[in-house]
Amino acid sequence: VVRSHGWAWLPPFRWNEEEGLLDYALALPSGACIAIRISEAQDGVAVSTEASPGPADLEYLSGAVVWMLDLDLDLSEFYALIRDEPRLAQMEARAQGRLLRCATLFEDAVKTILTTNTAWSGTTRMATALVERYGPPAEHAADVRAFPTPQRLAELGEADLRQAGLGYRAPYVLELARDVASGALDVEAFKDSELPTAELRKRLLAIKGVGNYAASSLLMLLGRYEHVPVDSAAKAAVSRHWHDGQPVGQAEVEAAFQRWGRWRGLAYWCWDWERT
DNA sequence: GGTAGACCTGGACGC
DNA sequence: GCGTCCAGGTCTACC
Repeated sequence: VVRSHGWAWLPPFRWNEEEGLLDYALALPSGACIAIRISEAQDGVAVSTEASPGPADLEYLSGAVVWMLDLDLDLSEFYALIRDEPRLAQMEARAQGRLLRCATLFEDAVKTILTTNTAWSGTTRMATALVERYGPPAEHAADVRAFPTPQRLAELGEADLRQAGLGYRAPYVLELARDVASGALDVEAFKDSELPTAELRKRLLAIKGVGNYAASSLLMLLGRYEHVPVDSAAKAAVSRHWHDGQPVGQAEVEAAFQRWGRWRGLAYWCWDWERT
């Protein structure tokens, strides 16, 4: 789950590959900000912290970790579907298919905007700048900060965010933060929304800075896999794999994974391109 | 509905 | 060391 995509390498996540430890920091309902460490345990997942959260915070924390690791996801239908596809079949034995998420969809949405039209190094630089400049410090861990809250970012000016290296994305992130902070947009409600995927996609596309690719990525993080997040890498892979290197567009990428039905985004994401 | 051009930054490259 | 070009999605204006 941790290695399912790049999030584990973006602050406030910190991934220790050798020891299998995932560090993170998050704000709790009480307003406290704590650092946590997630690790594999004998019969599940262990979460440790130096802080002493109260019962309400503890309940929130438990739910947040289940959400972040997507522990409630039932993949049995998907695993049954891919059993005869050599490029996917290994997933079941490896228990793969879950995607690492941030504690809040706001954080996921901002980070997704930061992945657009830039190299991964740019995304890292921008996310690091936001956390270091505007993230709340964690209790009992002086050098750790959580991702900035919508309220904190909403207080800023566009120039502040441009200075943080967000470039032309600054007004998009600012508008999103202000809409969420004011209550005009409840992105966290998308997590357990019963809206059809098409409608949810419309709501995501209404966020400035979120286009086709970003909306499909966010839908995947919301457990809706009907769309393939088509970026230049997806086009290049599909071109090499099925079109003899000829240029392909969105339609060809979507068509390549059509047969996986409502799981097509996950099939794309987990497709073993190297297998011969 | 489709398309061209602008947006911002870092990295590669040539001089 | 400097200037130029390019890659990376989305938005807006225009047809």
